[in-house]
Amino acid sequence: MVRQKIQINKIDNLTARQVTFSKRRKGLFKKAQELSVLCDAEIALIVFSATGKLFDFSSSRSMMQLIQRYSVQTENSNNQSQQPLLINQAEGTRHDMLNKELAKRTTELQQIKGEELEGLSLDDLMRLEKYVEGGLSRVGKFKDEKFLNEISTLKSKESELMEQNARLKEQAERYEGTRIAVEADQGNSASSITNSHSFACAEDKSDSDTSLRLCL
Amino acid sequence: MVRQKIQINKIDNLTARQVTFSKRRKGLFKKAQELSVLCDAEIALIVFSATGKLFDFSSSRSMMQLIQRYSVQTENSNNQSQQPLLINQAEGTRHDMLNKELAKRTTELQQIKGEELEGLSLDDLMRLEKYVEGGLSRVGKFKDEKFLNEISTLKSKESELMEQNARLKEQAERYEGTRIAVEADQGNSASSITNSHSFACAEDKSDSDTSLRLCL
DNA sequence: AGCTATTCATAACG
DNA sequence: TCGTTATGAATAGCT
Repeated sequence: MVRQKIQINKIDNLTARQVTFSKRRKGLFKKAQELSVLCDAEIALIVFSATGKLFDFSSSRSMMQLIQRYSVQTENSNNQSQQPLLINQAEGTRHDMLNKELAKRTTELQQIKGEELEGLSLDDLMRLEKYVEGGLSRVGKFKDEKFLNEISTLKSKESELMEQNARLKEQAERYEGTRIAVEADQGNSASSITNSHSFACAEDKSDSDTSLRLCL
Repeated sequence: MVRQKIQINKIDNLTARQVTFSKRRKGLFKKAQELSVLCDAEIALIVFSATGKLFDFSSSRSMMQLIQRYSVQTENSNNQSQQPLLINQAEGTRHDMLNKELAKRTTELQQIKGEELEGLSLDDLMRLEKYVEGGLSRVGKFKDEKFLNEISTLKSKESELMEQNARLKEQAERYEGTRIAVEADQGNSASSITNSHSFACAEDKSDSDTSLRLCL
């Protein structure tokens, strides 16, 4: 039983250390797997025992791909290309340029997001603030324009529909009048009714689907 | 409170997912660190959030060294003929990933700066606005902190200087008093002046450079 | 390997 | 994001 909280120091007793290693390793891998599933994260976990035995876990993709992704990310936020393995030294200028460009953008993004501001002077910070404010205002303006556009589109649709409605109402009234007249005429049957119907449709040829649909 | 055991499935709610990610990530890193210390193991842990943010931990050596050790180990335990293939694949992917990352960051930057917003929906735009606002507020906060720091530094310097000034003034007055007394005494020459001088210095042994410098 | 008594981690809140 | 708390999970020390 956990009779007292343990200190985090290397366990002296070899057997106890091995047992603990086995238990905690299992727990660690389980937690890693749970995190990757629960939060949709990509995780790579590599464990070497003191005796050199290897245990590893990686979510979804292959470990190598994850390691690749890691190298790409870190080499560019660190700028220190301590190109150890996996990277061919003989790669040309293009690669370097890509790297440099990526590093530049990574830094810029981090600064804009306010994640990495340590090296900046007060002047830099004020400039950066103005810069981000500029972006924010442009985004806001664009968004507002889009809102306004949507509103005006909706309004014009509305007025179009109202117009159509008015026309349809008029037609309906006219039709109603015709029908009454026809019904009053009594002598003629279905054929004359059909005629007046067709006439109403002809008048509306140029209109939208909605009004046409009403004819069918 | 953990009212019931949770199922290990992707958490739907974004906020809840982020909170859980942050908490469990912390826990996972702690466990990794503990295992490495308790059992003298070498551990590398790489976590990418769903949004692409990188978190990593490695015990003792650099991550790259650990990864190297990992590659060596796996390549050796794998079929040897597959070794060059694995590496080549990785190198091939690398250029693509660089390009992809660069494109991603370029787009993100353009959007943040409000330069390229055409493809975005109103929802996207509102999200983007919130995002940039977050960055701006962090930058602003950091800047303000720096301002405040500078102010408090200056203030403490000011009060230090004022203190020194007061002390020096006192010394000067005391010295002036001594000098007048000595001059009034007439009979003694330079030696007694030197004595009183030394005395003033001795009294100030524990004080700052400025006052000591005046003695030399 | 199991088995608990404990400590630890953390889900659901605020 | 941060803090709190009730509760499930992990695990230290035994056997």
